[in-house]
Amino acid sequence: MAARLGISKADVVDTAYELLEETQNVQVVTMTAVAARLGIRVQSLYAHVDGTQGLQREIALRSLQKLAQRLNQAAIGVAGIDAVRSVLKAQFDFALEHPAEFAASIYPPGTDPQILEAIQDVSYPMHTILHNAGIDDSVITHWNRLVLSTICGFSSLHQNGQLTLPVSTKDSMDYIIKVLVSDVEEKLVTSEMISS
Amino acid sequence: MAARLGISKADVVDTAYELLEETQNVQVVTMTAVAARLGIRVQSLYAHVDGTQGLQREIALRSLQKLAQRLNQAAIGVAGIDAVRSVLKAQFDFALEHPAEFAASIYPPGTDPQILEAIQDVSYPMHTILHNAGIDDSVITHWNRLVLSTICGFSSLHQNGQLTLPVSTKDSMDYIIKVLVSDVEEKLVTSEMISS
DNA sequence: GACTTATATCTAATGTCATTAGATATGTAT
DNA sequence: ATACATATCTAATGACATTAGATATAAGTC
Repeated sequence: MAARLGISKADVVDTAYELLEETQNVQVVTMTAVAARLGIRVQSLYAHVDGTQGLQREIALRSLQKLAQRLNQAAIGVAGIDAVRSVLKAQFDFALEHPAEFAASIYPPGTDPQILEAIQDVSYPMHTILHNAGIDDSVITHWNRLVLSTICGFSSLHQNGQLTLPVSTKDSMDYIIKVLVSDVEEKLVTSEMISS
Repeated sequence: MAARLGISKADVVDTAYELLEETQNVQVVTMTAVAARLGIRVQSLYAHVDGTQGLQREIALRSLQKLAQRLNQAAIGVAGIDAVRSVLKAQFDFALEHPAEFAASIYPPGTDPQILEAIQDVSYPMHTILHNAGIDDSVITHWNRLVLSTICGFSSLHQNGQLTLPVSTKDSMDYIIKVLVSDVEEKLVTSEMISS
């Protein structure tokens, strides 16, 4: 019997997340690969993590937390439409710089309390900005869905080599951000006009 | 030795596509499942199709062709901004009604001539509409990327149970379409103003 | 009609990944 | 020192993909 290494659940998730960060390729993060990197047998992982499903859930949690941190930082010291642009930009940057981590963060929450809380933390800064700007909650939801859809799709198209035309993808991103920000700006202007 | 069934490549792809249409689940479309439905051994499939990769490429082609047909139909008998809305709506409807087929159509073209041609066919109607409206080609590309990203993301979020808030996803889709159409409309109005 | 040829299908074997069951050794607490 | 919890192991199974090589069937040729 091999020596007991005293690996913890955190170690397992750390290792899995390392693999994901290094390769930005979900396919690489298998139970087998994680075990190999830890120097133990695959089967031993099941003592720490609830199989592939459980591992992916842990990775989703970490990705969401990492993203939430970025977005909160991006919301510091800015206000109004600049704040919207800043948080939006941070979200795009994260999705393009860490495509696999961003993809992992898109995890069906169902009724999982921890996932739901992590999603809450991600949504918090933008929601606060828009809510304080007096924008209607259902409109916020529609706009959030537009934004998340767009970033999600753009990131995946970008990573999969789907944007092949000889037109700068950076310019496309700027174009997209401008469209999304303009849509919010209209609503801000309108509410300012109403209040004045 | 079993009787020769005379299965053709088209039969194999038909069967695979049937599986995809029925389940709208890519995971289900395996070499094994396709062979089982055809009543032959998995290995026999390799005489018709170049493995899983080849099968997915064929499915991507069919999905693209099916989508192209829908978009061309949607562009018949409409003009200007109405045409934009009609084609856009058709694209959304296809993505939401056949999520797995739409996802399969998002296939890295690389230098594959058939895939590139199929993508061309999909892009043709909207590109024609926008080009005839005098919109700049690079702007068309940016806008197309915005649209494709958004639909791609919305479709996948929708299918994966990511849109959980008690707000109508149908309304969100309408909201999103309005934003996308408005962005084009601005440009149409501008060019009309210039020409007048 | 017999012979050749092409090929659709088969059997056999290998490899990867995930997972469950049950054994064993190590660290910790009593 | 003994007992217990558990981290790790070996063994076994199952799904899927893939390659190599054998065989029978259909089609073409003389």
